[in-house]
Amino acid sequence: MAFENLSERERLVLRSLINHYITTAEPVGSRAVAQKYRLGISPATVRSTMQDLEEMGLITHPHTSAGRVPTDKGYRLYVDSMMGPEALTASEEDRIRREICADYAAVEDILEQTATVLATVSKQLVVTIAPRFDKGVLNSVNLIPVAEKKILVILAVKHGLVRTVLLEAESSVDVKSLEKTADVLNEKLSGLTLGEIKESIDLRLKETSPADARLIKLFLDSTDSLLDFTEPDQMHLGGTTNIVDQPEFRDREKLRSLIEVLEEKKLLAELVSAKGIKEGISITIGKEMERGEMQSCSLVTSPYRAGKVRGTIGIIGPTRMRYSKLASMVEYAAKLLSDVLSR
Amino acid sequence: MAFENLSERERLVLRSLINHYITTAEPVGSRAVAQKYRLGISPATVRSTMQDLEEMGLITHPHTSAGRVPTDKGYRLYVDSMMGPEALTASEEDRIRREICADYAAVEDILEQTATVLATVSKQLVVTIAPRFDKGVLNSVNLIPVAEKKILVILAVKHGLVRTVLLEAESSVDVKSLEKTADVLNEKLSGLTLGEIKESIDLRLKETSPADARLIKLFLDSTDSLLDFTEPDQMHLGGTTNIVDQPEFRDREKLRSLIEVLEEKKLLAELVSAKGIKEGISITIGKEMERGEMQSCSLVTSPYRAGKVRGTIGIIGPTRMRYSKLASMVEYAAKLLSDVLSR
DNA sequence: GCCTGGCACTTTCCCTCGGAGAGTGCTAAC
DNA sequence: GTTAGCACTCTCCGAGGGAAAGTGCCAGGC
Repeated sequence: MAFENLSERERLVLRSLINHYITTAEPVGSRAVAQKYRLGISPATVRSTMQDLEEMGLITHPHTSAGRVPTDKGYRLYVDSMMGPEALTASEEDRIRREICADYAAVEDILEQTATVLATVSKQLVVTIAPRFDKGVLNSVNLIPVAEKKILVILAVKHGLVRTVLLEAESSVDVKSLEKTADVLNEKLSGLTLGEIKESIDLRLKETSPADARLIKLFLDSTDSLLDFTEPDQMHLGGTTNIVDQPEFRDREKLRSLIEVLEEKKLLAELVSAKGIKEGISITIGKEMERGEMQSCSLVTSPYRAGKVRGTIGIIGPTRMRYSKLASMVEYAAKLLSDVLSR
Repeated sequence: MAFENLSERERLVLRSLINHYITTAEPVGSRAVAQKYRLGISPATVRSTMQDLEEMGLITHPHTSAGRVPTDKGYRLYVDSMMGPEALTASEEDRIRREICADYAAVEDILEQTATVLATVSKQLVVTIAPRFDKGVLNSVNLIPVAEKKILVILAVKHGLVRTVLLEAESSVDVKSLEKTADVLNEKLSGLTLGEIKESIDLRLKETSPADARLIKLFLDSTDSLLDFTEPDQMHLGGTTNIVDQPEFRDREKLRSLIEVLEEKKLLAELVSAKGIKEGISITIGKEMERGEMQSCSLVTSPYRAGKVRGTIGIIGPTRMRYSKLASMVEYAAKLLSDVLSR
């Protein structure tokens, strides 16, 4: 669908209408557009322009005598070609910077904090997802016995990212062979990315002594969950309360189904990080969302990087959201996060 | 307030009324009580009994011509002295048992799963809180270098409980002295409970060589967060959606403020585990709750044990909840959890 | 003397109705 | 092509009225 053929006036009206609707959450009438945005045209003219826009499917009527409301398609056009970037205010920037750049040792703490600040500043729901480890270069492996049959696997990746998994062995393992296995693993695997390791691990460990086979196998099993970025503890939510206040979630069913998605952390993580694959800000609007439950929401995401690995942050809100501002905000936060995590 | 002087009839009426109200969520009229529970007395008699109960502050009127509703005080009496334990159905038990007793290596996974099952079976909000480490007997300490200045501290406690904290050193530390420090710590501290360690650590480590002082100090700093059971990752929520469906949370403000509390994980953890101190089921009703935001809720909790250490599980719902059933459920789950975690 | 049926009274709930308000869409004039 | 005017449509809100539910009290009965 090419909308390049929209007249200048049509573009102007659509933009004004969306801007107005975003702040008021009420259907916008022709008078409001004509007067408030001083387009120098009369309400009647606006009305006829609106009819055109409606025919193109960019706006709709809730009912005959109400003002107009943008459709998802309308928002899409607005986002793609008519919204300017809206800079954050100094105080917003300050606040975000202060929280993200405070010093934490653990990545999770930063992500948790990021989710919280962004939520307060944006007044929306914020999701931050830990870096996907599969592109990370392995620094070291440690196998620590913590109980008779329990082994803690510690994977350290460049840039201070760490992940641990607790394994249960079938029989008790002695410390010596554990250390030996760890040595073997370190020797053979460090310097590789976890993705590479996962693919080629059978090959690489083929010629190791059979004595360690059992432990190696155990280690193999663990990599799956180590690499799984959709694990619930790899995700942080902030601002759940904010969605309750949004007028669009007056509708109980909508609220319910959204909260349902939030509880299914795995699902949510997939949804958000799928968008974080490509570089830069990515905006998903309403029906474009794969999950039916979220089709009254929009999602603004950006990847961030921690060295070689990438994670995603996202803001979720009703389709009527301040795209320009939120995009700037996500972009800013992602940049800060990348800086902090890559230093 | 002694209510032992309640007549048999008054007790009967109150009980019937509460039972009825719990299932319908509607004010209960005299007719409903008289007929449905076959007390062999007429509605008129019930009415006059109700007046007595109202004078005692056990039930109220939403308005003149509505039925009666129990007050917090009424629920309290009911819970303390007139509700029989309500056994779980076989299928409920099965379901809970299956999920809790599935084999997980990590305690967090069990807790997460427990929260989820209990939420589905109880149709309420469930909170599970990880064991409080301070009573745990230290098994081993490990200090693992994961990046130039980053050290992963691993505390293993009896019964396979593990906690890790990432520390940031001021300058890079070499592996040798790290190992040495770990050895010292293990030697001096293992076999003690973490609580003892925390209290007496200065003393115990006084005569160590000054070379390690820096590392030891770092370790000391970490114990605070290691022992903090209110850390967000030590808590699991299940069934957030369920509260949205409760008729008592139609009121937006109530819903909002409850969700607010849920987001403040630290707060919630304190609230719930405060009740888990004493042995056995503990029930907190409405206004008895410390936090104002939660005064329209009730809380049913029980501690569970993993060896020597204890954690808490709790169910949160509106004051109009099925206390007897939920108490049985929490009790059952706590017992299973204790079994699983202590073996 | 306690229980009960009867009855008047109160309050909510729901439906309807009508007027005010907002906004459209069309048409005719500029 | 733009605008003013105007009839029309639809929602929103408050008033009014009847039904339903339940109470509180009183007088009579076992």
